[in-house]
Amino acid sequence: MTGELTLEQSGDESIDYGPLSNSLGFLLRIAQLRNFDQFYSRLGDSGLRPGEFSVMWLIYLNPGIRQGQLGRILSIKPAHMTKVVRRLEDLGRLERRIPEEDRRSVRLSLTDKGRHFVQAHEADFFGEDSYHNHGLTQKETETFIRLLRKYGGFTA
Amino acid sequence: MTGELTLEQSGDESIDYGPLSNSLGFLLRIAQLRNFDQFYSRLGDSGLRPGEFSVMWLIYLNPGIRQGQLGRILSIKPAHMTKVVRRLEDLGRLERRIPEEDRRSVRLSLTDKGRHFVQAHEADFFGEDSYHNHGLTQKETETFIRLLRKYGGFTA
DNA sequence: TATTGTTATACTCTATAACTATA
DNA sequence: TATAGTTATAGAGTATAACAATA
Repeated sequence: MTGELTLEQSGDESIDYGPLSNSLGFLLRIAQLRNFDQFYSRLGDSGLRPGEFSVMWLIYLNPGIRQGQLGRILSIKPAHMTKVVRRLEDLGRLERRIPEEDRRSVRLSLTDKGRHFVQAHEADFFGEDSYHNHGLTQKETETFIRLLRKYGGFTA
Repeated sequence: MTGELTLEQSGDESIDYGPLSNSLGFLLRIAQLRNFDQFYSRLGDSGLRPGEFSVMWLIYLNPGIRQGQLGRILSIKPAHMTKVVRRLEDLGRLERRIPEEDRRSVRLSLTDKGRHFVQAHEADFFGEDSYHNHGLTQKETETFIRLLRKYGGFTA
């Protein structure tokens, strides 16, 4: 719900952007807003937040992952991670387990309810990436993904 | 300061991302974090915030722009726009003017101090976009910009 | 001593609704 | 009635520092 009509509004005079219109920071923000709009129109009704599905998804694929490692992967700081995990625990979607091998750490896994939630919304979440749902062609989408990965230093 | 070591940490086990590693939302977030890191390492000392330079820049190029139009362009909601403008006014960087033609509206322009600030940090801000400062080649950068603009529906 | 996670706190950004003043 | 901007309030995300438990 961040407004798809950000640009080219009715009564507004046209303005000069200068190099801002080719600035990566500016364009990344616009692209992310567009992506959020997609997310909310697909998954907003479920009460899910943009970052929350990624958390559940990685626990889904990697049950028993340590909270700290998950936070580092998603660039979520430890203090915030505690809140995110507690919320999902309160919703009955994940379980915390203190392992014997290192009793300082917390290992996370989904409950049955959490797994069902992920399975129920998987298609909607990843459907955003389909080239049918944004202006890019399939080939452009592949290039876009490759460049986003390279720019972000993401090699996994 | 969002951590350049997000991925590939020392003691962490490697994990399975599944299709998340090619998800646009996920990759856009990583790319934006990387961009913020660049921003803070270049402009953090000036006390500037990521969105704030864009606001000043557009006023710099379009003196007298209306506050509402500026907000729509940058997807900043009216309520937040008031705060942003007030802060810049308190810092002595911009001036608000109520025009005779429509006394409900506010027209914004930079003060001398604001213009000098923009000129002093312009090179640092736009320098982030140089292909020397991220892993992409010049050609890849051009493609990246084109695809970001297309994905975001930005035509200006 | 170092590490894992928690608590407490604060600030930014965002979102909404009620309000004013002007049109 | 509608529009431009303001005020007030709340929530989400992020940042830091101090802390407890464990290694």
